[in-house]
Amino acid sequence: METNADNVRSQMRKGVLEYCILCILAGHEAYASSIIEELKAANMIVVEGTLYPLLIRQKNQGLLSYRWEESTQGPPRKYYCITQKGREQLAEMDAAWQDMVSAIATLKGGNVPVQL
Amino acid sequence: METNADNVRSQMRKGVLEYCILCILAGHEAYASSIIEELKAANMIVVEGTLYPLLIRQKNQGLLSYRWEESTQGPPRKYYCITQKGREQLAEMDAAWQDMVSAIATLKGGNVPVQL
DNA sequence: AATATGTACCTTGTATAGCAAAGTATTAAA
DNA sequence: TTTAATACTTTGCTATACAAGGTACATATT
Repeated sequence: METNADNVRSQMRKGVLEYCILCILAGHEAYASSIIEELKAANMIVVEGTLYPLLIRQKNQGLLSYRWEESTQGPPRKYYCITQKGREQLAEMDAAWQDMVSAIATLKGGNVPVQL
Repeated sequence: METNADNVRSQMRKGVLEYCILCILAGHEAYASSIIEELKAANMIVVEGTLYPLLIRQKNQGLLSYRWEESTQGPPRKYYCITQKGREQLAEMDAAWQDMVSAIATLKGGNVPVQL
């Protein structure tokens, strides 16, 4: 069963996930399952059906690249890493994120009606 | 022409707008055009085609109510105000927003790979 | 050898949010 | 009467997340 709180979080996350992926990969390489674990550790739950298409989209945009690597316990893993173009996109997203945080702070703080 | 920065901001805003509307209306009544002005003042640009359906959605969910009021300069205005249910939803969204801000902070800070 | 389990990657169909563009209605000024 | 300004509304499109299911590989179990 999906609670209202789940839904609220899901809706609020739209578009921000792409930013999260770049944040993670800016720090280190990772493969899909490990990215999900890392997001889960940050209380940002994501399912596979969301993440895989997102990674493919970002790869096709030139923001990410990947390499295959054998695993000692299971099938090979697709390790993604951020590209130069990805870092540029990340910089834009950092700015956009800061703007949004500021905007919310402004709206929360300023309870003064606009005079028209 | 739409720049990449515009698109980045647009995508990152998905789902957060609903929260912004409740934040604004928690402070004071407002009608659509004045809400757009207020969002613009907070650097959160929104167009009519986005806002009107959103207000109608939130009204249908019982989060908002409205009343008509004559204007001295133009057609009558639909003044929206937040309901009790809307305030409860706002409280949930406050929590979800804080969670998301924390999650991003965690992802930005923690550049330690997950060990699997 | 055959089967089951765990890990990892991928695809399809659906719901929904935001946006561009166009439309309707009211008021007042030229 | 026409034009402009203000305000509300609708339609069609694109993109994002999700639920659900599928494929492939490696290892352990029978």
